[in-house]
Amino acid sequence: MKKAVTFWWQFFYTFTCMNVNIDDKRVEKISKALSDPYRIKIMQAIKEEKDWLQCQAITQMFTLAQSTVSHHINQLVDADLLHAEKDGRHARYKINKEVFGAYISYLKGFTGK
Amino acid sequence: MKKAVTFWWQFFYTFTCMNVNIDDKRVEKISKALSDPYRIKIMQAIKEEKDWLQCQAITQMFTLAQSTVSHHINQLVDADLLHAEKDGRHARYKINKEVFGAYISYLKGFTGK
DNA sequence: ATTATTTATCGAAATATGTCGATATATCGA
DNA sequence: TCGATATATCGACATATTTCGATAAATAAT
Repeated sequence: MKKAVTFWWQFFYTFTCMNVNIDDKRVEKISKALSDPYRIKIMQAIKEEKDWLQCQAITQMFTLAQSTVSHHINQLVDADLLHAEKDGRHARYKINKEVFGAYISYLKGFTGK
Repeated sequence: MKKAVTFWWQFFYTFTCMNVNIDDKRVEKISKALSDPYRIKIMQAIKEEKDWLQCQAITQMFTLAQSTVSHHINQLVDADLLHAEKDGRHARYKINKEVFGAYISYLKGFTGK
């Protein structure tokens, strides 16, 4: 029975962690990126989109200076939580599910297993 | 068979937000608590323990002033990531798996589903 | 070409956080 | 009781982060 548990754990682990490995510094950076109300709202907005979300749309969400929004987006991109794509003068983002999955896997280690 | 039941229960419990509900402010606070290298190491040390970890032991882990370590532990307790218990003049901590599970559930919402 | 639009970058100011030493508080032991 | 130990709290300082306005860079539209 122990063996079965191990098997299914590894099965699940493989499909959540998806090859991405994160170290403590990465965890710290990701956590910091998620520790701001505006950045959390940005992540939520991007989550709602089926695919990419335009930078423009994010800027219009808040009553913040454009440079401030740019700074917040940068933090999320630097933490690898967002994929960034440029199309002409436009920029768009979507969630990096691999890194997110790796972060979640890491945190799961704290809940016991 | 009991073991399998336990396993699947924990599986289900961890990845669904059963009792604990967290809002954006809570997510922000938890993320902030996890965005410091010392606090991450504290969490790791507590994770390694089967049960509670003494405050004393945490203080001895680093070359930080005792007041600084106390401040870090407080951040983790305030974010509800740690259960705190006092025993005479000693304090000990263990991971609040419910809140952690809720945080993980929240993050899982970002990975699509 | 020129102008407008979108995003990025810079420097400065305000706020928040991490860190320490000193000290308070509470508890245990002799 | 008195002294030692464990933890919490306070004030001060250094560093980091957020925010803005100004401006640069790149691209699209006229």
